Amino acid sequence: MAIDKAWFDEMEARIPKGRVRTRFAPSPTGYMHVGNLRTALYTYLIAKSLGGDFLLRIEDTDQSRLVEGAVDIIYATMKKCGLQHDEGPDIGGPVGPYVQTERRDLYGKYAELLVEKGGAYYCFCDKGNTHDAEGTDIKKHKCDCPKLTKEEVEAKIAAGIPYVIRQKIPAEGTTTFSDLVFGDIEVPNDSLDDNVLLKSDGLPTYNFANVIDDHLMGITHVVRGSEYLSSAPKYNLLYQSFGWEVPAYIHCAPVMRDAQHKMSKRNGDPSYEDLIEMGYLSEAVVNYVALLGWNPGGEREIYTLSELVEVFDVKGLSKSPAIFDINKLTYFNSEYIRALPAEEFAKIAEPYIRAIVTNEDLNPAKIAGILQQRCEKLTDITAEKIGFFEELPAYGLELFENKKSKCNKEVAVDMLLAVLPLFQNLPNWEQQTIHDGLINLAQELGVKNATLMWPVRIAVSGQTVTPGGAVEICHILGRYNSLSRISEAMARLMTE
RNA sequence: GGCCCGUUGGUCAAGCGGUCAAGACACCGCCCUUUCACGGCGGUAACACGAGUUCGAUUCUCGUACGGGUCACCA
Repeated sequence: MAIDKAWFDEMEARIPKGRVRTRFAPSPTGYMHVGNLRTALYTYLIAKSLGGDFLLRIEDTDQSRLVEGAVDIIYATMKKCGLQHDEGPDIGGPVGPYVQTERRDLYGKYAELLVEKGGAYYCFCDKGNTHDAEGTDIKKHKCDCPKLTKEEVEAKIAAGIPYVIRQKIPAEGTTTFSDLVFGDIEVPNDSLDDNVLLKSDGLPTYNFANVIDDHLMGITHVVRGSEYLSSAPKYNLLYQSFGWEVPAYIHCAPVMRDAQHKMSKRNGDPSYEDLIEMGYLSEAVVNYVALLGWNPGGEREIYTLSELVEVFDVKGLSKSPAIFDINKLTYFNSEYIRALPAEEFAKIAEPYIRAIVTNEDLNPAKIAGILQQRCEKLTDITAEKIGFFEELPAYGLELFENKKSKCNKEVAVDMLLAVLPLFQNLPNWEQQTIHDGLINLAQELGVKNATLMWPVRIAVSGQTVTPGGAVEICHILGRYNSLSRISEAMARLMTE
């Protein structure tokens, strides 16, 4: 176990210097939760707002928790959200490999180096678990292994005794670390434990792998969840022992489902994928999530990803947890839907519309037109809203009665009777023409617009509540369908 | 339990010693109107509590309460 200085020097030489570099380092455990997405987003924003590099690293040192296809979900989600990485397992880069299991040989060497430098020691104790079910009386790891001489250690290793390498925490004093969000935090060293750095299977623990990889990849800003806040002092000690520069920390408060629970798949909270399935737009989710625990200062709330890059500043990050409010997300989503160019909305709405309205004569783009201002999410496109286009629902004639519109069955007959010839003779079936024709007709008949529009809308839709009004509906249905539905209504009104 | 962190309306939040304590969502009302929606206008609603410091505390300090995190050969 001689230290190969040249090899370490070479590793150091590969590290990019002089530029901001951040990394998103998920474990491939299955899906992207909202909290993860937000961490990835902030990580990206920090790098990009500072003109730096954004890397993707896969942390898969826990073999038992690997989920097949999980890495693909990560790639797909990042891509859909626009969080493009500059280096990563799929595209390579100067400090690869970017998957921890592919770096496994590194960690042992650095662990040995750390032992050499006095920051760690070999430990031959059995797995000791010292905390009871109540969580009380937890003891720190304590053994005599640090006192072993180098010869004794080598003898034990040679004898095949399993070992781990543990961090050597100073017995006294305090350790202070700095966080860009939480400020300086000082903790007594005796509250820190000699944690395992290198497991007996030779793989590193999360804490160790992180420090090694972050350093070797030239990471300048470490962004992670606040659950790691309490292990941060140990990181500093590690960096100090190695003699490495400590990166800037940005710990993010969690995204909560309610005041006492984090968002989690296990509790049935939606993941990013779920939200998309629920009819939310990726852009809206990103925008909303960015503002959950961070604010740009002003009153503006709507930001595209590139606009976020412009205005992002870690100063706006909040220390306290934020509760995920689906209502507010829905609001953002409706803003995004409404801001979409009509053709674009038509495109993304078409599958939802076609699932309900299959009639080839009806133009889905036109239907999308009346839906765009009336949908908060794509799944609001329901049969209840537009099913009447496909098939006129069975409806009761009492629907024609409406006091505010001054309409009743008798009035309806008069109105529809007048509309029939109007529609037949309209020079074309443009929306404007239909509109003007009906408005003029109302004037000629000496009734308010509503008195005429109400029965027409009922006749062509069979519903008292519809997206859009009589004019739009007739326009979409086409002249023939409109006339036939109105005739049918007339017939019923006069016979029933 | 030890250590660490947090606490402004139901939610997200501005505020950084002197404000009638912003704004947004949600909710309620009114207007617009061809139903619904959009849009416009308005309304209800908050500094966890107690001591300090100060001429003056939402802002600073210390307690208390409540909440969260962490204490693994998981990340």
